[in-house]
Amino acid sequence: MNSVTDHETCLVESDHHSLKLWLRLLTCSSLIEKKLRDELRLSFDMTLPRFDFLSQLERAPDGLTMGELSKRMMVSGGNISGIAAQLVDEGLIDRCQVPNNRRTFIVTLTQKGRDEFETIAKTHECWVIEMLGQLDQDDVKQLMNLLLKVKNTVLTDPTF
Amino acid sequence: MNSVTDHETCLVESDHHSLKLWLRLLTCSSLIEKKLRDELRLSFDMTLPRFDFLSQLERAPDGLTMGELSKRMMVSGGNISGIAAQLVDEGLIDRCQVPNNRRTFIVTLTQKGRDEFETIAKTHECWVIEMLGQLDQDDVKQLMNLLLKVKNTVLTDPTF
DNA sequence: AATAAATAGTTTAAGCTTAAAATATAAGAG
DNA sequence: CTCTTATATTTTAAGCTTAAACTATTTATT
Repeated sequence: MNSVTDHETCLVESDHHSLKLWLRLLTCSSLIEKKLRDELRLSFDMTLPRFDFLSQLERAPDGLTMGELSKRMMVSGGNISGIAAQLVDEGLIDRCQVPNNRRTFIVTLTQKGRDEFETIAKTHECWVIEMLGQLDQDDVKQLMNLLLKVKNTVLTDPTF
Repeated sequence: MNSVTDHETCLVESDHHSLKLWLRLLTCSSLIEKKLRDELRLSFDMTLPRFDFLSQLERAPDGLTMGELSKRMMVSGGNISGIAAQLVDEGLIDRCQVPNNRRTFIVTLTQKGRDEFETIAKTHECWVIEMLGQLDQDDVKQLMNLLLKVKNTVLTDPTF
């Protein structure tokens, strides 16, 4: 059992349970992320950040500002600028100025972007279901609850 | 409540629960990882990958091969080569050939590396406890269990 | 109106990460 | 012993990511 080598390998009794929890969390998300990256690359010549970017826009029919994208994707503003430039080049998004604020840009999916996203998203969801769909409904419900607690606990850390 | 903007923002009812679970997992580990990165940089001018590297070695008194480090850190071999080169330059690790196999290298902590790691590790554990220590013991136990299920479910995905 | 402070986004330099190709060595097959 | 295959690691080129510095614009203060 558990013959896999990962972040948790060689933890000892004395390590704090918070640390163990963090490393297990990290192992799980690394595993899933790696699988999704590989599949996206092999099947669609797409990267995870680019897919995430399109994905955020698809959920926001009116488009998003660069800043809002940065928050939702939890990455730096500079990162967003770079990815946006690529996606504009590829014709997948539009990046237009808004009337009353010359600093702000609104990014939206082009039709091509919407089409491409839809194709990939279907398969992407299948991959996720392949990986996680075997879990009990009860377990999933509990996990969602507990992870929400984790998220809120982390966010209320005063040193955050 | 939940006024934070992250990977989960704007998910809709129809999204599959597996997808929602994945995004919540991603949000949690992104949050924790970001905090640890920032603190390591500000307090110790250290990066997370370098710290992970030292951390793996500290748990392996006899040292590890490059390949074993690659597996435990869940990153590519090339990545390990690069980080190892830096740490050798900084005098934190040794990288020596083994007698009977001229392909293999064994990496170990130097005394300087052990000292530096120990200093940082103490504080690192505090940060993790700050973020996760408020959780109920029961919740932590359940989470560990459920995340183990996730890990095993993901690993037994036949397409993996 | 002039100045200061805040906001939105981009650029830059450095480090991380990967896949694929390359190098070197070891082990196995005939 | 030679040839093939497998193993261990490094190199390379491309893309991701960030913090910090920078530009431009807007808002607030005086």
